Amino acid sequence: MVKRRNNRQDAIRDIVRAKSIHTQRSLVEELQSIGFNCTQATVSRDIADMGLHKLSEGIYVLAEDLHLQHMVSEFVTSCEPANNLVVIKSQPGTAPGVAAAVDAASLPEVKGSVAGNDTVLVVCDTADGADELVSLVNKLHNARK
Amino acid sequence: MVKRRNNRQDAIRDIVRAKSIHTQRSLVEELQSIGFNCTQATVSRDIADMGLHKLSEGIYVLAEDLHLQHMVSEFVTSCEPANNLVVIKSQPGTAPGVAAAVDAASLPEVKGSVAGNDTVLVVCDTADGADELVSLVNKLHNARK
DNA sequence: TCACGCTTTGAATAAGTATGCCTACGGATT
DNA sequence: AATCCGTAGGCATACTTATTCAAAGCGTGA
Repeated sequence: MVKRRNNRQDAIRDIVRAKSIHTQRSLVEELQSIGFNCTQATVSRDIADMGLHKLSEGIYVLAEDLHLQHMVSEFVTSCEPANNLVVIKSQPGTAPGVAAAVDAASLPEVKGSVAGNDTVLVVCDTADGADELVSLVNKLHNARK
Repeated sequence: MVKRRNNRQDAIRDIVRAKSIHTQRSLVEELQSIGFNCTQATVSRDIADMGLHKLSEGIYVLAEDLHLQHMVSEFVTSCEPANNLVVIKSQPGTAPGVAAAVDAASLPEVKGSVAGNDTVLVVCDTADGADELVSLVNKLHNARK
């Protein structure tokens, strides 16, 4: 029984990172489409357990990604892929902090990063991985708060 | 008519900075206690207009204070008054950013600030002003997200 | 196996917020 | 002054999320 719960919460983690989830009801639908039968009440409790946060734009973000979200929304000015690298430009002096936040999120596709003064170079495993990172950063970037 | 609306929104600004408002209903009560008769629906629309945000802890914060909130919750480690000064300690290298955020909030009690590497010195008008700033910073500090 | 306790869940409902609809007020135009 | 137009605001209600209560599942010790 504990297993079902953990599996479901793992699934929630994947879903919210992959898609922009706006309501608990839509999250329930996503879960049901992959075989997890549950209700909004359960999802509400999962969200509380996992520390998911709903940004003011209405999308849910993992607690682990919140720090990254703050750094990105406050400091990052641009984010571009270059093959399996990602070049992140940020306000002067903030690059080390941004790089630390990227590292701290421990995304599976990220191998490591180097920070200058206003630029972070992130090394991803593949070009696809780099694209994933870019889309995550952009999602977080547009989400003020 | 426009005037009533603007006055009310100014009042809301003052109230949410002075108190920790958790619900629109309580905000309506505060407003009514100072002579603004209105309903939750109106307050809901005011909040949307003004760009007020509700943090996950449930308190409302002005849009102008959001950047400060982010900086404080991410970087500040302590905040102490010293007569009419406030000493803010923050993570290494982040003090200039924190100082800039304090300045940007343009709080009436703040006269100016100096930033070192990990310490910000804020000059307030009076000791009471310093206390106000400290309580604001602490309010924002505890409010993750 | 049975009884007991702890955790998880769903159904119903409460709490909080947003919105559709309608009315009223104020200003502009004639 | 009469009419029209646009904004503001109240009422009722929809929508979203949290919580209460009861029931069911699973493990543990006797």
